[in-house]
Amino acid sequence: MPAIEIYRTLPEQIAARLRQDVLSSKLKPGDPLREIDLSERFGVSRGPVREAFRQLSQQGLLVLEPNKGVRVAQNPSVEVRPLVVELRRKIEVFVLDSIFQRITAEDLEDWDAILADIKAACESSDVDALTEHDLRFHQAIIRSHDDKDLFALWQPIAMRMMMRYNRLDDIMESYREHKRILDAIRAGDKPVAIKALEDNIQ
Amino acid sequence: MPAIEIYRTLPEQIAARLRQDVLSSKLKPGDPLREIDLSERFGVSRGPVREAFRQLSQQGLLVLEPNKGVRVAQNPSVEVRPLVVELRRKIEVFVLDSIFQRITAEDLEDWDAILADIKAACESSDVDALTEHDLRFHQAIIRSHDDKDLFALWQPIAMRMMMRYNRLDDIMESYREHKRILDAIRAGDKPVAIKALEDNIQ
DNA sequence: CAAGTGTACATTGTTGACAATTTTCAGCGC
DNA sequence: GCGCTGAAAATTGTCAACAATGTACACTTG
Repeated sequence: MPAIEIYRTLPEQIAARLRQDVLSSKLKPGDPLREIDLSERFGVSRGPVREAFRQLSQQGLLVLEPNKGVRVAQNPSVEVRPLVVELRRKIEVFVLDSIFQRITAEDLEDWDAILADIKAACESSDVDALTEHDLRFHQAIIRSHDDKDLFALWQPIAMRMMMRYNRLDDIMESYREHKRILDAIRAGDKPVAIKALEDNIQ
Repeated sequence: MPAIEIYRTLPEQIAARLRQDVLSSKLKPGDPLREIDLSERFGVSRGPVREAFRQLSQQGLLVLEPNKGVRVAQNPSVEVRPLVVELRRKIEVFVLDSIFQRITAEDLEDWDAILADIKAACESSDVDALTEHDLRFHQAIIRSHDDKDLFALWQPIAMRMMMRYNRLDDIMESYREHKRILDAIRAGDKPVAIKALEDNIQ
Protein backbone atom coordinates (compact mmCIF):
# COMPACT_ATOMS: atom_id res chain seq x y z
CA MET A 1 0.00 0.00 0.00
CA PRO A 2 2.76 2.53 0.75
CA ALA A 3 3.86 2.84 -2.88
CA ILE A 4 0.49 3.90 -4.16
CA GLU A 5 -1.93 5.16 -1.54
CA ILE A 6 -1.20 8.35 0.35
CA TYR A 7 -1.37 8.18 4.11
CA ARG A 8 -2.07 11.69 5.21
CA THR A 9 -1.67 11.52 8.96
CA LEU A 10 1.20 10.35 11.08
CA PRO A 11 -0.80 7.57 12.76
CA GLU A 12 -1.91 6.31 9.34
CA GLN A 13 1.68 6.09 8.16
CA ILE A 14 2.71 4.19 11.28
CA ALA A 15 -0.33 1.92 11.05
CA ALA A 16 0.48 1.15 7.41
CA ARG A 17 4.01 0.06 8.30
CA LEU A 18 2.83 -2.07 11.19
CA ARG A 19 0.10 -3.62 9.06
CA GLN A 20 2.70 -4.74 6.55
CA ASP A 21 4.70 -6.30 9.34
CA VAL A 22 1.67 -8.17 10.68
CA LEU A 23 0.36 -9.34 7.30
CA SER A 24 3.84 -10.48 6.24
CA SER A 25 4.23 -12.33 9.55
CA LYS A 26 7.29 -10.29 10.46
CA LEU A 27 5.22 -9.74 13.58
CA LYS A 28 3.64 -12.96 14.78
CA PRO A 29 0.38 -13.51 16.69
CA GLY A 30 0.95 -12.89 20.38
CA ASP A 31 3.97 -10.64 19.88
CA PRO A 32 3.85 -7.70 22.28
CA LEU A 33 4.33 -4.15 20.97
CA ARG A 34 5.65 -1.35 23.14
CA GLU A 35 4.76 2.27 22.55
CA ILE A 36 8.25 3.53 23.42
CA ASP A 37 9.99 1.17 21.00
CA LEU A 38 7.90 2.25 18.05
CA SER A 39 7.92 5.94 18.91
CA GLU A 40 11.72 5.81 18.89
CA ARG A 41 11.76 3.76 15.68
CA PHE A 42 9.55 6.27 13.87
CA GLY A 43 10.97 9.34 15.57
CA VAL A 44 7.66 10.53 17.00
CA SER A 45 6.15 10.71 20.46
CA ARG A 46 3.93 8.00 21.92
CA GLY A 47 0.71 9.77 20.95
CA PRO A 48 0.64 8.92 17.23
CA VAL A 49 1.83 5.39 18.02
CA ARG A 50 -1.08 4.88 20.43
CA GLU A 51 -3.41 6.18 17.75
CA ALA A 52 -1.95 3.75 15.19
CA PHE A 53 -2.50 0.91 17.70
CA ARG A 54 -6.17 1.91 17.96
CA GLN A 55 -6.59 1.91 14.19
CA LEU A 56 -5.05 -1.52 13.84
CA SER A 57 -7.09 -2.97 16.67
CA GLN A 58 -10.16 -1.64 14.86
CA GLN A 59 -9.01 -3.71 11.89
CA GLY A 60 -8.55 -6.77 14.06
CA LEU A 61 -4.79 -6.98 13.60
CA LEU A 62 -3.86 -5.97 17.15
CA VAL A 63 -5.48 -6.62 20.51
CA LEU A 64 -5.44 -3.94 23.20
CA GLU A 65 -5.47 -4.82 26.89
CA PRO A 66 -6.01 -1.81 29.14
CA ASN A 67 -3.00 -0.99 31.29
CA LYS A 68 -1.16 -3.97 29.86
CA GLY A 69 -0.37 -3.19 26.29
CA VAL A 70 -0.84 -4.38 22.77
CA ARG A 71 -0.31 -7.74 21.11
CA VAL A 72 -0.60 -9.02 17.57
CA ALA A 73 -4.00 -10.69 17.25
CA GLN A 74 -4.38 -14.43 16.85
CA ASN A 75 -5.58 -15.82 13.56
CA PRO A 76 -9.25 -16.79 13.51
CA SER A 77 -9.68 -20.30 14.90
CA VAL A 78 -10.35 -23.11 12.44
CA GLU A 79 -13.89 -23.22 13.79
CA VAL A 80 -14.56 -19.54 13.14
CA ARG A 81 -12.73 -19.13 9.85
CA PRO A 82 -15.54 -20.50 7.63
CA LEU A 83 -17.87 -17.92 9.19
CA VAL A 84 -15.43 -15.12 8.41
CA VAL A 85 -15.11 -16.33 4.83
CA GLU A 86 -18.88 -16.43 4.47
CA LEU A 87 -19.31 -12.93 5.90
CA ARG A 88 -16.69 -11.48 3.57
CA ARG A 89 -18.27 -13.22 0.58
CA LYS A 90 -21.70 -11.86 1.52
CA ILE A 91 -20.41 -8.30 1.66
CA GLU A 92 -18.36 -8.38 -1.51
CA VAL A 93 -21.04 -10.14 -3.53
CA PHE A 94 -23.59 -7.64 -2.24
CA VAL A 95 -21.41 -4.77 -3.40
CA LEU A 96 -20.60 -6.24 -6.81
CA ASP A 97 -24.23 -7.10 -7.41
CA SER A 98 -25.39 -3.66 -6.38
CA ILE A 99 -22.88 -1.59 -8.36
CA PHE A 100 -22.70 -3.87 -11.42
CA GLN A 101 -24.77 -1.75 -13.80
CA ARG A 102 -22.99 1.43 -12.74
CA ILE A 103 -19.41 0.21 -13.25
CA THR A 104 -17.63 2.71 -15.50
CA ALA A 105 -14.72 2.39 -17.90
CA GLU A 106 -12.64 4.38 -15.39
CA ASP A 107 -13.42 1.85 -12.67
CA LEU A 108 -12.27 -0.99 -14.88
CA GLU A 109 -9.14 0.96 -15.78
CA ASP A 110 -8.28 1.39 -12.09
CA TRP A 111 -8.92 -2.25 -11.36
CA ASP A 112 -6.86 -3.34 -14.38
CA ALA A 113 -3.96 -1.32 -13.02
CA ILE A 114 -4.19 -3.17 -9.71
CA LEU A 115 -4.48 -6.46 -11.58
CA ALA A 116 -1.21 -5.61 -13.33
CA ASP A 117 0.42 -5.15 -9.92
CA ILE A 118 -0.99 -8.51 -8.84
CA LYS A 119 0.43 -10.11 -11.96
CA ALA A 120 3.85 -8.59 -11.34
CA ALA A 121 3.82 -9.76 -7.71
CA CYS A 122 2.85 -13.29 -8.79
CA GLU A 123 5.55 -13.43 -11.47
CA SER A 124 8.23 -12.39 -9.00
CA SER A 125 6.74 -14.63 -6.29
CA ASP A 126 6.60 -11.65 -3.94
CA VAL A 127 4.01 -12.84 -1.44
CA ASP A 128 4.04 -9.60 0.58
CA ALA A 129 3.37 -7.49 -2.51
CA LEU A 130 0.67 -9.95 -3.56
CA THR A 131 -1.05 -9.60 -0.18
CA GLU A 132 -0.90 -5.83 -0.54
CA HIS A 133 -2.31 -5.66 -4.06
CA ASP A 134 -4.89 -8.36 -3.41
CA LEU A 135 -6.18 -6.18 -0.58
CA ARG A 136 -6.12 -3.11 -2.82
CA PHE A 137 -8.13 -4.95 -5.47
CA HIS A 138 -10.97 -5.82 -3.15
CA GLN A 139 -10.81 -2.46 -1.35
CA ALA A 140 -11.25 -0.71 -4.68
CA ILE A 141 -14.41 -2.67 -5.40
CA ILE A 142 -15.90 -2.10 -1.96
CA ARG A 143 -15.06 1.59 -2.06
CA SER A 144 -16.88 2.11 -5.34
CA HIS A 145 -20.18 1.59 -3.53
CA ASP A 146 -22.05 4.74 -2.63
CA ASP A 147 -22.40 3.78 1.03
CA LYS A 148 -18.89 4.48 2.29
CA ASP A 149 -19.76 2.83 5.59
CA LEU A 150 -19.62 -0.56 3.86
CA PHE A 151 -15.85 -0.27 3.77
CA ALA A 152 -15.67 0.10 7.55
CA LEU A 153 -17.87 -2.98 7.89
CA TRP A 154 -15.83 -5.01 5.44
CA GLN A 155 -12.33 -4.12 6.58
CA PRO A 156 -12.07 -5.94 9.92
CA ILE A 157 -13.57 -9.07 8.39
CA ALA A 158 -11.25 -9.05 5.38
CA MET A 159 -8.18 -8.32 7.52
CA ARG A 160 -8.83 -11.38 9.63
CA MET A 161 -8.61 -13.49 6.47
CA MET A 162 -5.43 -11.83 5.24
CA MET A 163 -3.42 -12.76 8.29
CA ARG A 164 -2.41 -16.07 6.82
CA TYR A 165 -2.04 -15.81 3.11
CA ASN A 166 -0.86 -19.22 2.02
CA ARG A 167 -3.81 -21.02 0.54
CA LEU A 168 -2.39 -21.36 -2.96
CA ASP A 169 0.22 -23.85 -4.13
CA ASP A 170 0.60 -22.05 -7.43
CA ILE A 171 0.89 -18.36 -6.71
CA MET A 172 -0.01 -17.43 -10.32
CA GLU A 173 -3.48 -18.79 -9.62
CA SER A 174 -4.17 -15.63 -7.62
CA TYR A 175 -3.62 -13.52 -10.73
CA ARG A 176 -5.86 -15.76 -12.82
CA GLU A 177 -8.65 -15.62 -10.23
CA HIS A 178 -8.69 -11.83 -10.20
CA LYS A 179 -8.43 -11.68 -13.97
CA ARG A 180 -11.51 -13.90 -14.28
CA ILE A 181 -13.47 -11.43 -12.16
CA LEU A 182 -12.56 -8.44 -14.32
CA ASP A 183 -13.07 -10.34 -17.56
CA ALA A 184 -16.59 -11.27 -16.53
CA ILE A 185 -17.36 -7.71 -15.48
CA ARG A 186 -16.07 -6.42 -18.81
CA ALA A 187 -18.25 -8.95 -20.61
CA GLY A 188 -21.24 -7.72 -18.61
CA ASP A 189 -21.83 -11.22 -17.24
CA LYS A 190 -22.94 -10.62 -13.67
CA PRO A 191 -23.52 -14.25 -12.57
CA VAL A 192 -20.08 -15.33 -13.80
CA ALA A 193 -18.45 -12.30 -12.18
CA ILE A 194 -20.09 -13.07 -8.85
CA LYS A 195 -19.11 -16.72 -9.12
CA ALA A 196 -15.50 -15.74 -9.86
CA LEU A 197 -15.49 -13.38 -6.91
CA GLU A 198 -16.85 -16.05 -4.58
CA ASP A 199 -14.22 -18.51 -5.80
CA ASN A 200 -11.51 -15.99 -5.00
CA ILE A 201 -12.65 -15.56 -1.41
CA GLN A 202 -11.68 -18.61 0.59
CA MET B 1 -25.24 -0.69 30.69
CA PRO B 2 -23.91 1.72 33.30
CA ALA B 3 -25.96 0.20 36.09
CA ILE B 4 -24.59 -3.27 35.67
CA GLU B 5 -21.39 -3.52 33.73
CA ILE B 6 -18.19 -2.08 35.10
CA TYR B 7 -16.26 0.23 32.83
CA ARG B 8 -12.72 0.08 34.09
CA THR B 9 -11.01 2.80 32.15
CA LEU B 10 -11.84 6.48 31.80
CA PRO B 11 -12.30 6.28 28.02
CA GLU B 12 -14.68 3.33 28.47
CA GLN B 13 -16.82 5.30 30.89
CA ILE B 14 -16.97 8.25 28.52
CA ALA B 15 -17.68 5.98 25.54
CA ALA B 16 -20.52 4.32 27.45
CA ARG B 17 -22.18 7.67 28.16
CA LEU B 18 -21.82 8.81 24.57
CA ARG B 19 -23.11 5.49 23.26
CA GLN B 20 -26.27 5.94 25.30
CA ASP B 21 -26.73 9.40 23.82
CA VAL B 22 -26.27 8.10 20.28
CA LEU B 23 -28.49 5.03 20.68
CA SER B 24 -31.22 7.07 22.35
CA SER B 25 -31.00 9.67 19.56
CA LYS B 26 -30.12 12.40 22.00
CA LEU B 27 -27.25 12.81 19.57
CA LYS B 28 -28.46 12.64 15.98
CA PRO B 29 -26.63 11.45 12.85
CA GLY B 30 -24.39 14.21 11.55
CA ASP B 31 -24.09 16.00 14.89
CA PRO B 32 -20.52 17.22 15.43
CA LEU B 33 -18.73 16.45 18.71
CA ARG B 34 -15.94 18.63 20.06
CA GLU B 35 -13.18 17.26 22.24
CA ILE B 36 -13.05 20.35 24.45
CA ASP B 37 -16.79 20.30 25.19
CA LEU B 38 -16.76 16.71 26.36
CA SER B 39 -13.51 16.98 28.28
CA GLU B 40 -15.04 19.85 30.25
CA ARG B 41 -18.33 17.99 30.68
CA PHE B 42 -16.57 14.92 32.10
CA GLY B 43 -13.86 16.83 33.92
CA VAL B 44 -10.94 15.14 32.16
CA SER B 45 -8.39 16.23 29.59
CA ARG B 46 -8.85 15.74 25.86
CA GLY B 47 -6.82 12.53 25.78
CA PRO B 48 -9.42 10.15 27.23
CA VAL B 49 -12.12 11.84 25.16
CA ARG B 50 -10.15 11.24 21.96
CA GLU B 51 -9.72 7.63 23.01
CA ALA B 52 -13.47 7.28 23.59
CA PHE B 53 -14.08 8.73 20.13
CA ARG B 54 -11.82 6.04 18.67
CA GLN B 55 -13.69 3.28 20.50
CA LEU B 56 -17.04 4.51 19.29
CA SER B 57 -15.86 4.90 15.72
CA GLN B 58 -14.69 1.30 15.94
CA GLN B 59 -18.27 0.42 16.82
CA GLY B 60 -19.59 2.42 13.90
CA LEU B 61 -21.40 5.00 16.01
CA LEU B 62 -19.09 7.91 15.24
CA VAL B 63 -17.16 8.90 12.13
CA LEU B 64 -13.71 10.44 12.42
CA GLU B 65 -12.38 12.87 9.83
CA PRO B 66 -8.68 13.70 10.26
CA ASN B 67 -8.06 17.31 11.24
CA LYS B 68 -11.77 17.99 11.07
CA GLY B 69 -13.37 16.22 13.95
CA VAL B 70 -16.00 13.69 14.83
CA ARG B 71 -19.62 13.30 13.83
CA VAL B 72 -22.39 10.90 14.77
CA ALA B 73 -22.56 8.25 12.04
CA GLN B 74 -25.47 7.99 9.63
CA ASN B 75 -27.83 5.07 9.90
CA PRO B 76 -27.23 2.31 7.36
CA SER B 77 -28.98 3.14 4.10
CA VAL B 78 -32.19 1.25 3.29
CA GLU B 79 -30.23 -0.55 0.58
CA VAL B 80 -27.52 -1.77 2.97
CA ARG B 81 -29.64 -2.54 6.00
CA PRO B 82 -30.81 -6.01 4.83
CA LEU B 83 -27.15 -6.96 4.42
CA VAL B 84 -26.36 -5.82 7.95
CA VAL B 85 -29.30 -7.81 9.29
CA GLU B 86 -28.14 -10.90 7.42
CA LEU B 87 -24.57 -10.56 8.68
CA ARG B 88 -25.69 -10.20 12.27
CA ARG B 89 -28.00 -13.20 11.95
CA LYS B 90 -25.18 -15.29 10.49
CA ILE B 91 -22.89 -14.49 13.41
CA GLU B 92 -25.42 -14.98 16.20
CA VAL B 93 -26.81 -18.18 14.72
CA PHE B 94 -23.27 -19.46 14.28
CA VAL B 95 -22.53 -18.80 17.94
CA LEU B 96 -25.76 -20.27 19.29
CA ASP B 97 -25.37 -23.35 17.14
CA SER B 98 -21.78 -23.82 18.17
CA ILE B 99 -22.21 -23.35 21.94
CA PHE B 100 -25.62 -25.03 22.22
CA GLN B 101 -24.50 -28.28 23.82
CA ARG B 102 -22.20 -26.50 26.23
CA ILE B 103 -24.74 -24.01 27.62
CA THR B 104 -24.72 -24.30 31.41
CA ALA B 105 -27.33 -23.61 34.06
CA GLU B 106 -25.27 -20.56 35.08
CA ASP B 107 -25.44 -19.19 31.54
CA LEU B 108 -29.22 -19.53 31.53
CA GLU B 109 -29.39 -17.89 34.94
CA ASP B 110 -27.43 -14.89 33.64
CA TRP B 111 -29.58 -14.62 30.55
CA ASP B 112 -32.77 -14.93 32.59
CA ALA B 113 -31.62 -11.98 34.69
CA ILE B 114 -31.17 -9.90 31.56
CA LEU B 115 -34.56 -11.08 30.30
CA ALA B 116 -36.07 -9.78 33.53
CA ASP B 117 -34.51 -6.37 32.82
CA ILE B 118 -35.95 -6.49 29.31
CA LYS B 119 -39.37 -7.31 30.75
CA ALA B 120 -39.18 -4.41 33.19
CA ALA B 121 -38.13 -2.02 30.43
CA CYS B 122 -41.02 -3.19 28.22
CA GLU B 123 -43.54 -2.85 31.02
CA SER B 124 -42.47 0.71 31.76
CA SER B 125 -42.15 1.49 28.03
CA ASP B 126 -38.59 2.66 28.62
CA VAL B 127 -37.18 2.41 25.11
CA ASP B 128 -33.68 3.50 26.12
CA ALA B 129 -33.46 0.84 28.81
CA LEU B 130 -34.87 -1.72 26.38
CA THR B 131 -32.16 -0.86 23.83
CA GLU B 132 -29.55 -1.27 26.55
CA HIS B 133 -30.76 -4.62 27.84
CA ASP B 134 -31.49 -5.96 24.37
CA LEU B 135 -27.84 -5.27 23.54
CA ARG B 136 -26.72 -6.91 26.80
CA PHE B 137 -28.77 -10.03 26.01
CA HIS B 138 -27.13 -10.61 22.65
CA GLN B 139 -23.70 -9.58 23.93
CA ALA B 140 -23.96 -12.19 26.66
CA ILE B 141 -24.63 -14.92 24.11
CA ILE B 142 -21.81 -13.87 21.79
CA ARG B 143 -19.38 -13.58 24.68
CA SER B 144 -20.04 -17.11 25.86
CA HIS B 145 -18.25 -18.42 22.77
CA ASP B 146 -14.67 -19.50 23.33
CA ASP B 147 -13.33 -17.33 20.51
CA LYS B 148 -13.44 -13.89 22.12
CA ASP B 149 -12.61 -12.32 18.78
CA LEU B 150 -16.16 -13.05 17.63
CA PHE B 151 -17.40 -10.28 19.86
CA ALA B 152 -15.16 -7.74 18.12
CA LEU B 153 -16.50 -8.96 14.78
CA TRP B 154 -20.13 -8.81 15.91
CA GLN B 155 -20.16 -5.49 17.71
CA PRO B 156 -19.84 -3.01 14.83
CA ILE B 157 -22.47 -4.91 12.87
CA ALA B 158 -24.93 -5.08 15.74
CA MET B 159 -24.39 -1.42 16.68
CA ARG B 160 -25.34 -0.31 13.20
CA MET B 161 -28.70 -2.01 13.67
CA MET B 162 -29.30 -0.51 17.10
CA MET B 163 -29.15 3.06 15.90
CA ARG B 164 -32.81 3.12 15.09
CA TYR B 165 -34.75 0.97 17.47
CA ASN B 166 -38.35 1.41 16.50
CA ARG B 167 -39.39 -1.64 14.58
CA LEU B 168 -42.05 -2.79 17.03
CA ASP B 169 -45.53 -1.38 17.43
CA ASP B 170 -46.08 -3.36 20.61
CA ILE B 171 -43.00 -2.96 22.75
CA MET B 172 -43.88 -6.03 24.88
CA GLU B 173 -43.25 -8.12 21.77
CA SER B 174 -39.52 -7.59 22.35
CA TYR B 175 -39.78 -9.34 25.71
CA ARG B 176 -41.75 -12.23 24.23
CA GLU B 177 -39.21 -12.68 21.42
CA HIS B 178 -36.32 -12.97 23.83
CA LYS B 179 -38.28 -15.24 26.14
CA ARG B 180 -38.98 -17.60 23.23
CA ILE B 181 -35.24 -17.91 22.64
CA LEU B 182 -34.44 -18.83 26.23
CA ASP B 183 -37.44 -21.18 26.50
CA ALA B 184 -36.27 -23.11 23.47
CA ILE B 185 -32.72 -23.29 24.79
CA ARG B 186 -34.00 -24.57 28.13
CA ALA B 187 -36.05 -27.20 26.31
CA GLY B 188 -32.92 -28.26 24.43
CA ASP B 189 -34.62 -27.57 21.11
CA LYS B 190 -31.86 -26.15 18.96
CA PRO B 191 -33.80 -25.59 15.71
CA VAL B 192 -36.56 -23.70 17.50
CA ALA B 193 -34.04 -21.65 19.44
CA ILE B 194 -32.22 -20.67 16.25
CA LYS B 195 -35.51 -19.83 14.57
CA ALA B 196 -36.54 -17.65 17.50
CA LEU B 197 -33.15 -15.90 17.43
CA GLU B 198 -33.43 -15.23 13.70
CA ASP B 199 -36.94 -13.85 14.16
CA ASN B 200 -35.64 -11.46 16.81
CA ILE B 201 -32.96 -10.03 14.51
CA GLN B 202 -34.57 -7.77 11.95
C1' DC C 1 10.97 -25.26 50.22
C1' DA C 2 6.31 -23.23 48.87
C1' DA C 3 3.49 -19.46 49.26
C1' DG C 4 2.84 -15.04 50.06
C1' DT C 5 4.71 -9.99 50.47
C1' DG C 6 6.89 -5.88 49.40
C1' DT C 7 9.76 -3.03 46.68
C1' DA C 8 11.95 -1.57 42.47
C1' DC C 9 11.26 -1.39 37.59
C1' DA C 10 8.85 -1.21 33.21
C1' DT C 11 4.88 0.18 30.81
C1' DT C 12 0.60 2.37 29.93
C1' DG C 13 -2.65 6.36 31.25
C1' DT C 14 -3.43 11.34 31.79
C1' DT C 15 -2.45 16.02 31.55
C1' DG C 16 -1.52 20.76 29.81
C1' DA C 17 1.29 23.38 26.60
C1' DC C 18 2.35 24.17 22.00
C1' DA C 19 2.06 23.20 16.74
C1' DA C 20 -0.49 22.42 12.61
C1' DT C 21 -4.66 22.52 10.24
C1' DT C 22 -9.22 23.90 9.08
C1' DT C 23 -12.93 27.15 9.34
C1' DT C 24 -14.84 31.68 9.60
C1' DC C 25 -15.49 36.06 7.99
C1' DA C 26 -14.12 40.82 7.03
C1' DG C 27 -12.06 43.41 3.30
C1' DC C 28 -11.22 44.04 -1.47
C1' DG C 29 -11.63 44.09 -6.53
C1' DC C 30 -14.52 43.08 -10.35
C1' DG D 1 -23.79 41.49 -5.43
C1' DC D 2 -20.21 37.72 -6.27
C1' DG D 3 -16.03 35.64 -5.75
C1' DC D 4 -11.38 35.86 -4.11
C1' DT D 5 -7.77 36.78 -0.48
C1' DG D 6 -5.94 36.56 3.88
C1' DA D 7 -5.77 37.26 8.67
C1' DA D 8 -8.08 35.67 13.08
C1' DA D 9 -10.43 32.19 15.59
C1' DA D 10 -11.61 27.56 16.51
C1' DT D 11 -10.32 22.96 16.47
C1' DT D 12 -7.56 18.92 16.10
C1' DG D 13 -2.65 16.97 16.21
C1' DT D 14 1.72 16.32 18.69
C1' DC D 15 4.74 16.42 22.41
C1' DA D 16 7.06 15.67 26.93
C1' DA D 17 6.40 15.42 31.87
C1' DC D 18 4.08 13.22 35.45
C1' DA D 19 0.64 9.75 37.53
C1' DA D 20 -1.25 5.25 37.86
C1' DT D 21 -0.99 0.61 36.97
C1' DG D 22 1.02 -3.83 36.23
C1' DT D 23 5.25 -6.97 36.38
C1' DA D 24 9.40 -9.20 38.06
C1' DC D 25 11.89 -10.81 41.61
C1' DA D 26 14.34 -10.90 45.89
C1' DC D 27 12.82 -11.54 50.53
C1' DT D 28 10.31 -13.13 54.37
C1' DT D 29 7.44 -16.43 56.74
C1' DG D 30 5.24 -20.58 57.82
